[in-house]
Amino acid sequence: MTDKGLTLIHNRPFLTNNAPAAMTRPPPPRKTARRTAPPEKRRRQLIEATIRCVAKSGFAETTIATVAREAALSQGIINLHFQSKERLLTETLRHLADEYRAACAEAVASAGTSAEAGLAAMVEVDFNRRICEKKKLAVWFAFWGERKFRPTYRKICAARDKSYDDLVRQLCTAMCEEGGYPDVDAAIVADGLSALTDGLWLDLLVRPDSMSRERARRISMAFLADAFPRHFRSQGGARRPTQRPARR
Amino acid sequence: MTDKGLTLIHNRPFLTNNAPAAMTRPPPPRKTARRTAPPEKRRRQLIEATIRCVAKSGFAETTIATVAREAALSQGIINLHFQSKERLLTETLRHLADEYRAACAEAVASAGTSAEAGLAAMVEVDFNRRICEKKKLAVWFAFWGERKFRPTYRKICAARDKSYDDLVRQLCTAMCEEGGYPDVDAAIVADGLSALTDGLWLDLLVRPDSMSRERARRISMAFLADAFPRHFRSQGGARRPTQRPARR
DNA sequence: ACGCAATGAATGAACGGCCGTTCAGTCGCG
DNA sequence: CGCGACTGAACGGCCGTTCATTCATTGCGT
Repeated sequence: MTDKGLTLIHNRPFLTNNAPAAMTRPPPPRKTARRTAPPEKRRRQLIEATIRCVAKSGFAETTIATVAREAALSQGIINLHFQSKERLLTETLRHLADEYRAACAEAVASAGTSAEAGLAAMVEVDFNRRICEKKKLAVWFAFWGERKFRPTYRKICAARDKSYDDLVRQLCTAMCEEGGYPDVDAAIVADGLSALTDGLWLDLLVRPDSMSRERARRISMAFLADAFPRHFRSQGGARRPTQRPARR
Repeated sequence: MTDKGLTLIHNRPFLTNNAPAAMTRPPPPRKTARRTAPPEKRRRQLIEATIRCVAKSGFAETTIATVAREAALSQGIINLHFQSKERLLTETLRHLADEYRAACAEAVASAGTSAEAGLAAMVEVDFNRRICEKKKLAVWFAFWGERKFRPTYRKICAARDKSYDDLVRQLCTAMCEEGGYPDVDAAIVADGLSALTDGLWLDLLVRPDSMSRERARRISMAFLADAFPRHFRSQGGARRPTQRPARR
């Protein structure tokens, strides 16, 4: 309001336009990153900027301004593509959840029909470089701190949890039945494995110097080896590989 | 800044004084319980109000006003007893951490010298009604979401973690040596147990209908039973109690 | 015993800053 | 040239902090 004409407007220091040539040609091969972009791309950019922001400085310091700056775009664009900050956050969470679910489903599917291979694949995914980035862990836990209080977060997280749990329970049940562990309570093992995974994620985030993805994997495999000793023992459990399984 | 003197200062529209009669009468018998209290008590009141607030509506909606209202006191009192909101939160976290550490230390001490009893006592404490209240879990996770980004939170949490880990590692090492498990890697079991506990806490908080303190305890004991089968088997592990431990 | 003054705990309106949202204005693009 | 993606200053509301003022309590003088 008042007179804006005086204030300096739209200084664009870099890359205003370098349109190559033919203006009559309808589709110029789009190489430049910045200008008007298809909405889907903008949304993705913003979601990724949000992840970087939350990972860098936490939920409390993640503002519209911060995210916009991180994305090298203007403040207003967030309300343009998402209607509110809240929705940006929701969509960010959904993005992570979808990514995780897809990775799990694919890993288990490509592991074949053996329950043993399936469980090993789950562990592999959980501590995979792609899924288990520190950046993303930070965002997961930021949301987990609030999920109890925001119905939308709760719904998204609950759906992710359920699909994970169903998968693991199914694998453990199969393991018990086909692997010959009639005396093992599959649900107890399955719930233990998911809790263990969450706990290891937490360690990876907050104590990166005493916990690594390798070590987390090893701890998880040890858990499986102790629960299903005839199947996972070879892959390095809590039992040291240098000694025999020590029936004593 | 500038001159504040000009801005209107302290207009108190209501209740300036409605002293009905005797202005010489000093104490009309106050019915309300609260007036002046020893500072230590006030601090405790405020910390407890903070816990209730965070547990009820989360970190994001916990404001000075909310906490003060919850404590049935005025806004200003928080900055009187703690110098800032930040310090109130810090002290709240420290309160929880101290309480937890004390409970652990006491439990292990009174469990005697046996490593087996010590580990069982740790599990008992972790899912004890006192420590593992839903209210407090909510606060723990609210802080955990931010601990990576606030040095003070990090220090407090790291100290708590360290004392917990030291205890568990020590017990697991003793278990391996004295219990006759030379082929078990104590550090792997110990790290697994702490991660498992954290994960179970998370489940208790966000999925109270599919996880109970009893069940969490059972899963933890199953973990120990699988790691140290000759010691914990009797207390209900993943193996169903209705069948014999199945030594094929 | 008995006020009276001094003390400092407690209050809550006001302030200033920050942040999400809006929207009039600016270009890029076809 | 017109459409619509994009910008960013301005706005309004909220929240942490401050501080002038109130009042319960305590100690002292008489």
